[in-house]
Amino acid sequence: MAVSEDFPVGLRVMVVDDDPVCLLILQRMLHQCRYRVTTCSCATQAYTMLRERQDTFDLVISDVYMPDMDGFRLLELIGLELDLPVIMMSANGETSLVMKGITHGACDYLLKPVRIEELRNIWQHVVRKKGTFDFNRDNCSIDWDSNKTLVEVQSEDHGSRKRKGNIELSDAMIEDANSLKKARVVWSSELHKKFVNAVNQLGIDKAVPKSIMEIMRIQGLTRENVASHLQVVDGSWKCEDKRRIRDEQMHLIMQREHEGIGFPTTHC
DNA sequence: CGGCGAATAT
DNA sequence: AATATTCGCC
Repeated sequence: MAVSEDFPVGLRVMVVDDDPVCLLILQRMLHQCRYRVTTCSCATQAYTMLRERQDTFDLVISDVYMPDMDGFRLLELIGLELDLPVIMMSANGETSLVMKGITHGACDYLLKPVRIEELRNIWQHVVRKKGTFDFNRDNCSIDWDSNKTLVEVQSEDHGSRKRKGNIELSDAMIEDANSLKKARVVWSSELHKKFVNAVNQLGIDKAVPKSIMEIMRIQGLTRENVASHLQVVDGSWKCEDKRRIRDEQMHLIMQREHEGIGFPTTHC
């Protein structure tokens, strides 16, 4: 299950929520996004864990309402002692609540039910906070549940894929500290290669966005993404064709001229 | 309705 | 310039 190129695989996320169902759903979605997930059903325990194992988490997502500790309290503690971006989450979208989250230092506020699209880009918060994110630490994701037993080990087979050690910090990523920009698809040569393969596999006439997208099997890549790319690539292909045809015609004309059977041409 | 391609926006 | 979004049309 691949995400678009240059996606920071392996971000270590701690999810805190007293509702086990939410926890599970969140875990699944985050996992789909290729994050490493640690789930915790009680805030005090989460806090202990975060403190004990500093530098083993990159990001915290915490529910607001929890029996043992208010999510805002957890947010406060983390802000005080640890240097981690925290995302607050609740079913209640009251502006006062959201405001409270932000003023207490949350870097984002997610409304339940959380959609996976909202999770895909949360790594940008980590980049913002730390300046960079090394997502090449290792290539296996380990999930833990709150009592520290190993739940699942997922080994990824990335074949020969090579990646840069860090993502670069573009101006676009630094500006606007509050709302996350959608991660734009980058048509790297790798990705473009897959695109071309798909098109060839389909044949020119059947190469429509949906089919191309399905053949490429890149997670997170939408039909629109492909359509947009197709539009420009198709355009340049047509240009190439025109140029080729023009060159061929030119060649023919010159040939005829040389044989003296061409049209009378002006030589100036 | 979904999906396409073209036009338009960012 | 590259990618996303919108729009009108099958």
